Amino acid sequence: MARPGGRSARVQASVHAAVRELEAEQGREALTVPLVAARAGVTPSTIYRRWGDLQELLSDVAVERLRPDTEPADLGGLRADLTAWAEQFLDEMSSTAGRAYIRDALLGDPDGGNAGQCSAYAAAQVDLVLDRARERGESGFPAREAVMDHVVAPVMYRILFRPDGLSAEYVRRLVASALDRSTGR
Amino acid sequence: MARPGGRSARVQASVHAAVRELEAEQGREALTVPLVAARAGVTPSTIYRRWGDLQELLSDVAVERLRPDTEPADLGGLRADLTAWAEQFLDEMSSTAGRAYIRDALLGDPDGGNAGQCSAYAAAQVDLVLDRARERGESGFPAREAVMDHVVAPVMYRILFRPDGLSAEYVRRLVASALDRSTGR
DNA sequence: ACATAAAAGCTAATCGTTTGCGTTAGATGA
DNA sequence: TCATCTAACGCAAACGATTAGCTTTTATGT
Repeated sequence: MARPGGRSARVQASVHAAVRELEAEQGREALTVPLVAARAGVTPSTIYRRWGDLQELLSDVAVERLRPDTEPADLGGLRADLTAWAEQFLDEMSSTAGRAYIRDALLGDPDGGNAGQCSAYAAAQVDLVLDRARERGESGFPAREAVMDHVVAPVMYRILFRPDGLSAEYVRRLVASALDRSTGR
Repeated sequence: MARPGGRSARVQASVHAAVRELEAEQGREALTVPLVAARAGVTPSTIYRRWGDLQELLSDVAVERLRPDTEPADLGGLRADLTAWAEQFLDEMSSTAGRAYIRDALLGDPDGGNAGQCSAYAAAQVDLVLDRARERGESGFPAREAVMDHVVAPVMYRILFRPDGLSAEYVRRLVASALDRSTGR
């Protein structure tokens, strides 16, 4: 049975905070389980028992930081909304910090749960944009999955596998292409 | 100056072989640097010096195993060739072993060189298929980058971020969509 | 052949990781 | 409210991985 409240919750919050603080202060290279434990006021064995190893802990923290903190802007039309969201998505994900979080999230993730969460975040944002288009009465917009396949996936693939050749212009082409396709061109 | 020949090459081959053997015999969980070193007839410090840590070594080995070992089949036409290649690509990459290699390749890869190599392998295979179409005199085939964005990227994205919902049918749709788009629909 | 230096071997000290066991916080039900 | 039970934590010892310093081997260029 789970024990979400009380001490366990405090330990989790304290450890996560310690990771973020030390990451900001000394960089990820310097992170070790004993170091995090000391900052969090916890013994190393507690971390090993709860998270298994440093990578799984970093994965948890990374997913938190990849959660979108704002809704996509409403610029009055689907094309503008989707383009703006995709450009912001690229900015956040392709930054040095963003790449590090993506890697961490994928890394210490035996069952794929954390990676799935990242994908779900993006899908939810896309849904918001598409829902708005639907409410406006726009027609011919693409399915959520089409946007995931033809905008989100290429961006993430390039971030992970081809660190160069990413630009706002590239993302705009992807969005335009996804929209054109859905309108029957 | 580099010293590619002789002892260094023997050590590299021996260590790589040891990784593959132990991985097959005992599974990746059991792998440690001292264990690999012992099997390879090498001291641990040699491995630490050349590869840094176990992850970077595994990343090197994983890239080797992700190198395509056969050319894409020639079935007489672009659509058939590309579809067949993409289905095989999905099979190899989405298998348990394939996912493990992809993860390893991304994992111990500070500068992104190994990940870039993986992408280059896929791009080369796509080029072979497209070159053949060009030689046949087919027209209206997509650019290499279009195939990477709309076929390879979605497949890899789903493998990494959404472990379910992958099927040969899904890949066929991606290929068909990429081809339709390039012919002006 | 000889000189040079890159890469590997060796050893010891350090540090991270794992594990067993006792203790405590806090959830549960009378 | 109080008694009880247990998951989670602290502690400390044992273990294994990593690093540093030094020596030895051996490609490579002259």
